[in-house]
Amino acid sequence: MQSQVNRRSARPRPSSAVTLQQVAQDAGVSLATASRVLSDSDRNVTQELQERVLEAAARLRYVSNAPARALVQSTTSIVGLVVHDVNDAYYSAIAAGVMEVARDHKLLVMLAGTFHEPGLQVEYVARLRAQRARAVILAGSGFTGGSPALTQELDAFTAQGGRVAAVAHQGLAVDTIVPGNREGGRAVAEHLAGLGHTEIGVICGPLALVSVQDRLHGFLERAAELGVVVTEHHRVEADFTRDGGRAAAVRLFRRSPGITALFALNDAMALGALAALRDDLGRGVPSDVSVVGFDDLPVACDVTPALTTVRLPLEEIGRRALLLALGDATASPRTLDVPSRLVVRASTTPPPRVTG
Amino acid sequence: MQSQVNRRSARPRPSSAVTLQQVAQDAGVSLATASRVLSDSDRNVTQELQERVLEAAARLRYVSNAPARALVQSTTSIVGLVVHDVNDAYYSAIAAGVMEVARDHKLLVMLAGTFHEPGLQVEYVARLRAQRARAVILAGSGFTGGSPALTQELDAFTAQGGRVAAVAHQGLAVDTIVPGNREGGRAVAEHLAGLGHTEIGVICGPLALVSVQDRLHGFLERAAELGVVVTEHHRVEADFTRDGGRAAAVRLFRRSPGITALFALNDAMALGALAALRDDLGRGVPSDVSVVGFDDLPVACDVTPALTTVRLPLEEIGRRALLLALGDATASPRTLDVPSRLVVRASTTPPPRVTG
DNA sequence: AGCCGCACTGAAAGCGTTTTCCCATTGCGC
DNA sequence: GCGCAATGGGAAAACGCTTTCAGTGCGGCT
Repeated sequence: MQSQVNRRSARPRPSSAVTLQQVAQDAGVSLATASRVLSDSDRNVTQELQERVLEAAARLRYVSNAPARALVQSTTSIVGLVVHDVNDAYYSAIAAGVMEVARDHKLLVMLAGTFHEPGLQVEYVARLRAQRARAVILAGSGFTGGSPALTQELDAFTAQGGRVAAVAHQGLAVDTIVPGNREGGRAVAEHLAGLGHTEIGVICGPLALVSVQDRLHGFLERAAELGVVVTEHHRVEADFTRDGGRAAAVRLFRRSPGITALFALNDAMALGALAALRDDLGRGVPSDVSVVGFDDLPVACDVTPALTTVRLPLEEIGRRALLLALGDATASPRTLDVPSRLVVRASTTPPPRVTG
Repeated sequence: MQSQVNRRSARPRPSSAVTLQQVAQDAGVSLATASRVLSDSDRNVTQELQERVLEAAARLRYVSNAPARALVQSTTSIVGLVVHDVNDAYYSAIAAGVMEVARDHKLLVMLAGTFHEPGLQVEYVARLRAQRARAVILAGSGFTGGSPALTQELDAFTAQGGRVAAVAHQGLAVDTIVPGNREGGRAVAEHLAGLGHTEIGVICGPLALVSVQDRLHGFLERAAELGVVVTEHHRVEADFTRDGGRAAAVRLFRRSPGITALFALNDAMALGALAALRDDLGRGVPSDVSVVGFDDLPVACDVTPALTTVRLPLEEIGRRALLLALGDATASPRTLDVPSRLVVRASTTPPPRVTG
């Protein structure tokens, strides 16, 4: 007496995707033969049948069901890319490199944004494991000391045959890309000290991040060697963003007005500092204060004055990371150093003469 | 006599992923029960067994095999995001919005970069169809007149139950977001005409793009209404990038040196134009030439002078696009207008007095 | 001429889930 | 105290594909 029409069959028929079975039928061959033609099997099929299958597949716009395929082959053509903030040029650049290699290898990229929550990072790795992703790339810098939860999750992933490449991480038993952060920090110290700066402020991102630590320590190390001491009073910690940099610059100058040079640990913060110096503090760059960034984002040469910064080949890092993860599994874990390079532009000059 | 050990079993055992079967065994229950506990089934299971299963699953670090799940449910939690260039702030911003909604709905995002090749776009949609993606978002502007191949592919995708949302496309029978491009172009015309400019140059992206057409026509239309005629001589077409904008600006000023205002059809091109005016042409902005962009990328307020531009709420567009694609299927296709807004900054002033 | 081996096709197994279907057990009303 | 509905558990089917295994027809060799 149910007045609903076809309630039973209405549920499980939402999709009308073409199956291989239909293609086979249409071509008048068996399922097996159709499969052999359409998946690049090592078995060969007569020209005649091959054409019939291809034709039928094209006519029906058949595409093979990737999940079904993944199920039987227990692998996919998916790679995961985990970043902290999608809308950050640093990650965009790395992502571009990853996408390029992915395209060449016919891989699909799953993009996961952690929104800076470490918990989400672990969750995403788990979900990528569930997807049977072939590889995962951790593009965002890790935390010093590592995270046990992440380590466990990655172990489970690799145990399952997944590959992992991490950028600027520590203590993970996976392929790792080590950007020249320390080396870059040293170059900045050398540059600023060479110009004659003795009172230098440093605007740091979260000190828990490996990249931040490396950049900072490289800088402090070399500065000390050159006789420039940067006390903790001249360092501030803030979000690794433009706004973080802006606020940090204001705080820093309120505290230590005598600073003649500013090292922001990434370009985003440097941009914020530039804005603060111009709009909030009314100081000229580089006439009053020299500013240095890190990363060499494309925007660095569009601001005024053009930003002196340390170039990291981010796209290259992305490419290399994926290639590493796609490469010889038996050689893993490997580490790959990617050098950085100081790019001097207009935002740095010798310090102004002391008045009086 | 084969000396190779276990050659047979070495091949098909690369992965040792934990299966539901193992969890069930470990918990001492049937497969069905384990499934009911771990997938949010409507059937309920005794507290006792539930705990045993949960415990076993946690102990074994079980995650369910997504492809297998997808196979039986014939749907996934994957959404595709198709952009032209990953490393373009316009798309990063849209992607950020998409990711945000995806996170809230527990969806995974597959990012596809077409590298400006229309062929790749169609291929990616096909691959997303193969993946049984729940929805696809076409973030990159479409071509005027549309593309039959793309239309067919999208038809196949929707026929299969997939949802589609497109940004700035025309003639597709899918949910579409219409950014206020025309309206933004009109606002620019009004602004520049209002300042007194009469000789205005326009730097266009590829004229085949819907966004370019809309922005351009909105501008020309309103300019004409206000008595300002922009001949074809004052328009150039180039790549929709910084470099494209730079080259275009040089070409344009070589041809028509009397131009007092420049409208670049996106911020990337405007940045290039700014660089050209400063470095190649030696003209002051805004003293000699006023410059207007489009999009209001974050960088627009970091350049000097800060760029007058049209703000498009890109993250919002990303969010809306995904929500549209996730929304009521029976209401599709729908169109959603997203307004733009002129943001006046320092790069525009009245034209310089004519000398002599 | 008969047999063997080769080259190809087709039937069927199996991948790991979810979901039906069926059975046993319990609680309830009479 | 008996039957019935309701409840919860397990066996098995199904999802769409790849791949093994068996089978069939053919040519070449003795």
